[in-house]
Amino acid sequence: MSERFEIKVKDFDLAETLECGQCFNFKKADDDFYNVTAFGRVLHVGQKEDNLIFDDTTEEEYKSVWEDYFDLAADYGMIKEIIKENSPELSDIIEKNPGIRIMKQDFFETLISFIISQNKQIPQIKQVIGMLSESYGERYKDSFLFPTPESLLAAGEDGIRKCKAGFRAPYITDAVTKYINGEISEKILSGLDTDSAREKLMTIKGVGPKVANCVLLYSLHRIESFPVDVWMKRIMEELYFHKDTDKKVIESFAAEKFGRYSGIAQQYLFIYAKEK
DNA sequence: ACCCAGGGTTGCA
DNA sequence: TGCAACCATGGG
Repeated sequence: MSERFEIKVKDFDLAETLECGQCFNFKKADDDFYNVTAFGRVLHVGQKEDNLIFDDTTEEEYKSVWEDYFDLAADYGMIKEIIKENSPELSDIIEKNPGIRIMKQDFFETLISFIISQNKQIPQIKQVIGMLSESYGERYKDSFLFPTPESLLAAGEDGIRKCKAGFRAPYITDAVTKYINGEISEKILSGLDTDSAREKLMTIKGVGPKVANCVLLYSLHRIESFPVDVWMKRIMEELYFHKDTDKKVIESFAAEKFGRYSGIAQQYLFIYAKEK
């Protein structure tokens, strides 16, 4: 029958981590559980206090897939202390959301998802991803997996546009094409420093600095990446600049101020901006 | 009828 | 180099 794997966690909250805007492919189930679609299956995972529960999951699968996926091996207690010490203005928001971690999501799915994300709200992003999955993804129990590159290639620009992708449809087909012909891959990017990897990602149509930084942060775990969207621009201007400021200036300021944990600081800033 | 959304491209100065 | 119109869609 079904196995269940449980593990004690600290500095981790499943809901905070899933709902903070880095991940789009999950649904709230019942009683503190979520159905999370990732890496070829739908994971039924829940949290009761400091106990994280993986249904129908072996310890081997946890160790080889989900520990990395939720970044559970890292010491966020230390990281939070460093951020709070250098940026006391973030202490309150960190205390209110002490369980956020930066996930390591599938590269292809993250790339397509954040291409979709441009100029859309989070519920609409999830809607497009849901439609793509239902139309072109494999069925898994009563859900659908994220489509494979081959399936999206077969769907074509028109098939993708039917899923409310709008002007992003040709962007997605360009990303799919470059992925399938091997021009862009997680392996290639892994061998590059972050600036070069960002440049490489931006050779895809529809991938600019913000989308590239999200892929680097949420998939390749380059936690020094600092995506600046409208919310980040707002909160950074309010906290530090007190006037309209170019995104490039905000990026370099963040690199100087937050250093190698910029991406994690960014996540607290993002929810801070949205909570206001 | 407007304005905005986890932006980026294109065209024009 | 900088700026703004435009892109497709849905919500407030």
